[in-house]
Amino acid sequence: MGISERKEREKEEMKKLILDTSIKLFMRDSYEKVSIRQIAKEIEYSPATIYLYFKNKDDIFYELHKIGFEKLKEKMLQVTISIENPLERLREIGKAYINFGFENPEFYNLMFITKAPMRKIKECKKWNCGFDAFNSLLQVVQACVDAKEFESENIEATSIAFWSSCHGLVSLVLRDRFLMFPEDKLNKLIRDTTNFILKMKPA
Amino acid sequence: MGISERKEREKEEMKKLILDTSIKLFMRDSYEKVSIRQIAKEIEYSPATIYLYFKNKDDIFYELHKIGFEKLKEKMLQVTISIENPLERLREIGKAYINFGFENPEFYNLMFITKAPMRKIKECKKWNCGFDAFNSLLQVVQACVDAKEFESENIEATSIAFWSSCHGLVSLVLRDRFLMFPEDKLNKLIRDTTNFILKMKPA
DNA sequence: CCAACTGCTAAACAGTGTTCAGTAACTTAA
DNA sequence: TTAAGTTACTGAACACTGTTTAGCAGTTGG
Repeated sequence: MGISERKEREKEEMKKLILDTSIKLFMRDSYEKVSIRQIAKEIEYSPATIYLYFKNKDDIFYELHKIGFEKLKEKMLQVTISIENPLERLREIGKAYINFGFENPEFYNLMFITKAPMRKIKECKKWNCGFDAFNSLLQVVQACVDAKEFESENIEATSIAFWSSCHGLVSLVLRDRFLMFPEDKLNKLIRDTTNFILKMKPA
Repeated sequence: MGISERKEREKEEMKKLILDTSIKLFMRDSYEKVSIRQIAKEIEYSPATIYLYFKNKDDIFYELHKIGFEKLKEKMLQVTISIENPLERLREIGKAYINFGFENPEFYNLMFITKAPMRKIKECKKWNCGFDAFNSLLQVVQACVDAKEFESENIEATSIAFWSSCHGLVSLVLRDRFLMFPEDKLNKLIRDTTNFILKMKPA
């Protein structure tokens, strides 16, 4: 049965080609601006061919969003394994998360801002990527509480609060909501805010 | 010169009609889904007519975003004037902001998430709506520091951190990033997180 | 050798934002 | 009152978008 195996392999390669090309276009223009026709042109196939490998546009960007989570996870691991103190670890995770957002704005967009991949996810009713990432955060927050770094009545709420603070900053920056500050002072302001957020504690 | 005055008035009325109709459609569907053609059909004019009153779609949603800020400002005022203690006032402002987001998701979307109105604003280089709103926050944070409720080396950074925390929570909810939590527990979780965020303090 | 299946595409459908030539009605001045 | 000028509006077009479908070559299996 070598033929059907080869065909299976070719199908996977085509899927990968479409995905890789999508990423390439996607690094320049945002999700909304990358069209199926553009992707098709880039890989020199007709637009209809793409629909033989992916159900629709959201499906493509759901796969891309998964790749983004792998990138983030990798970055997180690098940071997490080296630090013993749980509070220090939590802060480094926050820093890594924020930096990931600034360094990969379009991936971040897909993972945490855009509606697109969630439409696909809503069908399955569960957001596994988000669940895994949130779980590692939960563990670190739990470790902080165990080490009496701070108190928490509801660890999930505490974790979401930490996540929200980091996400809030990143998404406000990515969506140009700091246009009221002079450009030359903005970078320092973002750095100061990042440090401030990472040092906040429950009252 | 009664005629030119009447024409001026009619022009303003037409603008208002387009804007009101846009809001109406916009309360049901989000920015992306409301089309110029839909608005035109609703007011029983041709799509081209709308371009005699607004430069483009972004221009309409820039105006809508301003209306959103008026709504928010009103809500803020109701809360702010009645509270003496600055820390209490800050927390009530946060609560009002978060509730505004949950109660007016599409306005919130336009004001703080979507790119659309910022394209228009980037031309003018300054985001006045955001500037005004942020300034009132700045004042309250300053009042907190003056009353020694907490310390701050950089009041702007502290204010942005507070804003980020609130915005982070609202935008994660509005963009369906809590799909990993069971629906029946989500509301309590959001309430707990809100309370947690509003009680956070600088370390 | 022929039937079946596969991979692919041209073309179409229904929609989008936006522009522009042209029309019809209203206003102004002689 | 009439002719000229101005204004308000629109039909149709342009260049896009995501998605579907009928059909066409080429490969595969009996």
